[in-house]
Amino acid sequence: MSEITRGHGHGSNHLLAALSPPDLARLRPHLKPMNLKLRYEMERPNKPIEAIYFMHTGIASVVAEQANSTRIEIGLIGREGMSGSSVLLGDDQSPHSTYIQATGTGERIATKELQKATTESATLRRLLLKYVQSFMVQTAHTAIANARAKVPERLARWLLMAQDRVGGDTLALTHEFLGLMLGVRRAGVTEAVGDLQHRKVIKAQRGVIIVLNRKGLERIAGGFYGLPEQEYRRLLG
Amino acid sequence: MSEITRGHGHGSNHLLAALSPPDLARLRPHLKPMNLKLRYEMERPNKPIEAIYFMHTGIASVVAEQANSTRIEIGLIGREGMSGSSVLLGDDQSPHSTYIQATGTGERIATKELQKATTESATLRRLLLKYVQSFMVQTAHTAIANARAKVPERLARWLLMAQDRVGGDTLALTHEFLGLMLGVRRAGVTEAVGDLQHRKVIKAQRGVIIVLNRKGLERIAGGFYGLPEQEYRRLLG
DNA sequence: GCCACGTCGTACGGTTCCGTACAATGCAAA
DNA sequence: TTTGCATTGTACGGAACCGTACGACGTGGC
Repeated sequence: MSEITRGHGHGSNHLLAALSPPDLARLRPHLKPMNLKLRYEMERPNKPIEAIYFMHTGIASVVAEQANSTRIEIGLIGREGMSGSSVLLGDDQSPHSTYIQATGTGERIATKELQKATTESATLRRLLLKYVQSFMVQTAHTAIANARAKVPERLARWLLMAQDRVGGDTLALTHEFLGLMLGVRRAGVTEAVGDLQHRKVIKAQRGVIIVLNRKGLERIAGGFYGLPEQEYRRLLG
Repeated sequence: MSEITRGHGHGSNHLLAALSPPDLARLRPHLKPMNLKLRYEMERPNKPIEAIYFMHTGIASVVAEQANSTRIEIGLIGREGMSGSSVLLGDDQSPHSTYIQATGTGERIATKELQKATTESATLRRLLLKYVQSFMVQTAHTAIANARAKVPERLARWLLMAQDRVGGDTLALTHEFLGLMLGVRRAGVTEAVGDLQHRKVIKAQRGVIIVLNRKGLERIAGGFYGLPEQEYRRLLG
């Protein structure tokens, strides 16, 4: 498949690419290409989910909120996945928000259409539920990392996960936002970025982080990175 | 329903109680009552799941593990739920372990039988997937708590969740185990227990914690407790 | 009754991270 | 160029927690 079709066709989303021809044919008429701009909210907490998104490029964050407005990321979605896990679990909403963290493109399908399709096709349902399973593992590993990892380790983990999903070396994000993602204060991110930069595994510019040495990042992240990715491959690779 | 039947019949597990008569009839021949002893492992990481458990009394913990043997709890299961979420998502294993944290009773069904039943009955599948959804919310909230809550807050949250599931005021557990659950060292638990005891919301004895003031515990846990419980009620209550 | 072992209380220095504040730096609009 | 604003660097005391250690306490087995 050429770069151009990979960039624009259904194949650039791994889930759509893994669908059987009949299942893809079932969804195709309802899939609408979309540009996904920074901060676009795909799901709002406790509001009906209108559509599900299959990403081609860019990243979306799933963020959990708490009574006193503490917010923290519980998962990342890129071209390996989709939004709207809770729809697949039979609900039409969730207490989490999902929004674009890195601008990109994707395809959108109305919730009702996806519900109809997954009700009718067991193979489609099974495939998408496997993604939900891998997403649960990701969330669980986030819980471990939040409890046990130091900030530089958590940052390394996050950068690796982000890089997996955008596919390039350059990540456009501010320390402020990373702080939200990791659940630490902005100044703590700045220090961790400085640390990783000093170890020469990343290069930081204003609003941009460039991955220089992925292996090095993996070493720093240690066991906090990898298990969910391995599980994804087992389930869907 | 009398206390006795609640204690021993299918009705004492909230999921089984919520099943439609045909769905319950479908499962009933395969459900086998079991005593669930402390530390009994219902699921081992990356091993095929042989059976799914619907608890009547007692608590099970779902624990995630990491390369360097760091372990931490990502969810609690009691009579409101079931083990084996990943089976409902179409997998036959998961990277997590599930074992009994407080001795009790329950019913067991072979994985194959449950798979068959959920394949055939859409209503059964939908109900159980809603529980999976509520469990995901619980895990996500654990991720928040691990990142942001202080140890006494986390302990309060855990005790409330445990009390919801055992239904009494007395919880039999050691500080050592609580440390594993909360992802902190044993001595940290001892201090937090002392703190809560000093605030007169619990009473601690050797191997036992007694909840004296549930409202007080909820105040201490703050926003770290409640959202998953509310979500459970919305989905299944 | 005594011993052994699991459990708990407590202490210590050291590290990480917080909350906060303020200055320096880039970028973009006027 | 200048101005305004978002972003980043850095600093500070203080709080929370860690790793570790050791002694005290309870409970069950002998």
